[in-house]
Amino acid sequence: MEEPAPHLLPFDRAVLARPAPEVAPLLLGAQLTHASAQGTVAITITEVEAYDGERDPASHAYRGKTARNAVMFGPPGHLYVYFSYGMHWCANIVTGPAEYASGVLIRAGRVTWGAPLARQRRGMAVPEHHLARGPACLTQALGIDRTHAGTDLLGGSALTLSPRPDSQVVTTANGPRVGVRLAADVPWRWWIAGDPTVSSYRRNHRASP
DNA sequence: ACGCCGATTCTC
DNA sequence: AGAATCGGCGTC
Repeated sequence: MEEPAPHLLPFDRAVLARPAPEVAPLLLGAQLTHASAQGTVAITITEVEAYDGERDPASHAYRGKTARNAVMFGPPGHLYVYFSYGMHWCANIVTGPAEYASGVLIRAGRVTWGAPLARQRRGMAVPEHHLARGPACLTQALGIDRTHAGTDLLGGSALTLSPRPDSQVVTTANGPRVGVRLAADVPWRWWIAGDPTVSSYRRNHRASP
């Protein structure tokens, strides 16, 4: 007998309409689920970074609205997907009110459903806690790419964001964001303390000392 | 039109 | 420390 699919309760859009640095830690422990034709993969979010609109030098929205970052200027709860280094996809949850271009990069997660499919996508030799460790590994494990750009995560689509269960307690830590050259010391990365699925910190090699 | 470089990852 | 690999964005 097949087990039931993960319970899906949409995240509160009013919460996501708050500023990215406020929303980011609230997303730790939340669940992101992708139900595709291949099957369903779900993760518990363990690491995030906030990017706070046109005022944030590290944000893709720093120099204003373009075709690439347009989704970030839209309403909260949608998915901003961007292509990185010619080979990787990374996913952000748009936050803040419409026209305020902020978002939270989902950097890592623990696979809680569909591990066999996630491993098929990531490579059979990849250890369990590395299946969604790092933003590009996470999208690969979940099967997220350009076709999911702009998806409403609260709108009953294949991609769904569910809140952290009230019973689940998480201890968070925070520090500077990974790999950014500008604003390299702003501590807008949050993670679940001690969790092995969290990626490792690397400072941008060109960031000011 | 041209060139640099990145919210990365993997290997040496 | 360096490669892979390409689209976006600034500059000429």
